[in-house]
Amino acid sequence: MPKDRTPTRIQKKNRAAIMDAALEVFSAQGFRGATVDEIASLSGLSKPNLLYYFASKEAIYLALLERQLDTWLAPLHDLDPDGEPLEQLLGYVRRKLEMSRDFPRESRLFAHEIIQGAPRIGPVLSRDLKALVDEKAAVIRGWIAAGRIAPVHPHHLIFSIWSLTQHYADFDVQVRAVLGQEDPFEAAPDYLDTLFTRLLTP
Amino acid sequence: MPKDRTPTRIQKKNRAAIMDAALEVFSAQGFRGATVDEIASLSGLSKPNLLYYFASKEAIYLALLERQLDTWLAPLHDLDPDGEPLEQLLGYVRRKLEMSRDFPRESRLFAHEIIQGAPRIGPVLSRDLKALVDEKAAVIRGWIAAGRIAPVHPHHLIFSIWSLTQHYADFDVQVRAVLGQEDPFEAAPDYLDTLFTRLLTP
DNA sequence: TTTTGATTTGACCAGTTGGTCAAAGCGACG
DNA sequence: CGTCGCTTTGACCAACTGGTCAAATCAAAA
Repeated sequence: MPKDRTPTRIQKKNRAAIMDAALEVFSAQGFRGATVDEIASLSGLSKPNLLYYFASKEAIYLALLERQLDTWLAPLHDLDPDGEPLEQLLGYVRRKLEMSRDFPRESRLFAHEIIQGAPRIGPVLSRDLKALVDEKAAVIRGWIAAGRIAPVHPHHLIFSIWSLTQHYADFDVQVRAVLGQEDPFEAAPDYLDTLFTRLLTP
Repeated sequence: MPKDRTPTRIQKKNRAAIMDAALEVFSAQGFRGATVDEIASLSGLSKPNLLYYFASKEAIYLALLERQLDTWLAPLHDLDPDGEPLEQLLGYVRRKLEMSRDFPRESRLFAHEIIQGAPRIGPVLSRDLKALVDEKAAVIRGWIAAGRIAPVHPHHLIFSIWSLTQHYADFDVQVRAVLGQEDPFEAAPDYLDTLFTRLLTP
């Protein structure tokens, strides 16, 4: 196991390669479906060499989840209480949809974890995620009270943004199967824009 | 292996027990995460006995998917071209949401399959599901042309119904973690009703 | 060049997995 | 009761899994 101080150039490179390969495999197969061998070969390392950088399969998985979590929640974090309400919310939707298009693996990684009952990040959800959502829900409630957007249940509004946008990443295969030739991300932005505009315009 | 003709009372009972146990396990763990041992013990049979009724783990999984598929698509099938458009669509939403509440395991079973790239029901999606959706999309397009609902992209409308309703089954843990005490299915029906009413009212 | 620590590997291990098989048990019908 | 086909099981297996370890190799500072 490499020491904790000042990672080598090689350490950085190999850790990055492992994380990327792990994202590929875990997001496609879930935790139990993924194998260390597959991650190792995809990252160009032997299995013992991979386990020289990460203590265990679970350690890789946890490192991945942790690394992606902040990135994943950033758009919600950026929701500005002092901004124009509809503009803020539509911007949030747009950014989440872009993330589904540009980072579908990250989306599916979380999807797997949560569908299985969030056995490894459950506590984080009930603590950090809940706190963040509650905070933003309060902002939305304020906007509603001020008559700046139409009245809706704030929490469910956020759920609907998550589900509508992440659907295009998590269920990509289904969406494309049903659409045939058409690119999902051609019409989706306008559709969601329209949906939330009609929902939220007072 | 039991013969194909006229299943015994015992065959019926055991097959049913296996299917139910398999639904429990597959929906929680996905295909690769599930083990035959777990399904066997949950259904009260020994592993060799289970494999006397189903040729393989995959055979159980496929039988499950096939059995649930019709049930799963029934609500969309029932969308009546001759009904009142908004009423039909809101009814579809309501029924899908009830299914998420009453049959979350079935929802998660499909979710697992599709997130992993639908390796086993991909063809069914591109053929049967696509055909059904295209048919109903045409109905919706007709309603829009007649000015009976507001203009929206029909396919994406259907995607949004799927994602919004199934989210409450597939991501149940997250939803409950964020909501805390509150029951998701208390406010969800009204929320979705409002959302689609505002979206679709001309 | 030598040394020292970082890096890599082949061989190996114990536990789990899906699946097999011959033999034993059971139930209904004559 | 006896028989015959359905049902159940214990013992077993080969492949795979996550993980270990001692030894070999490599890189860079001295």
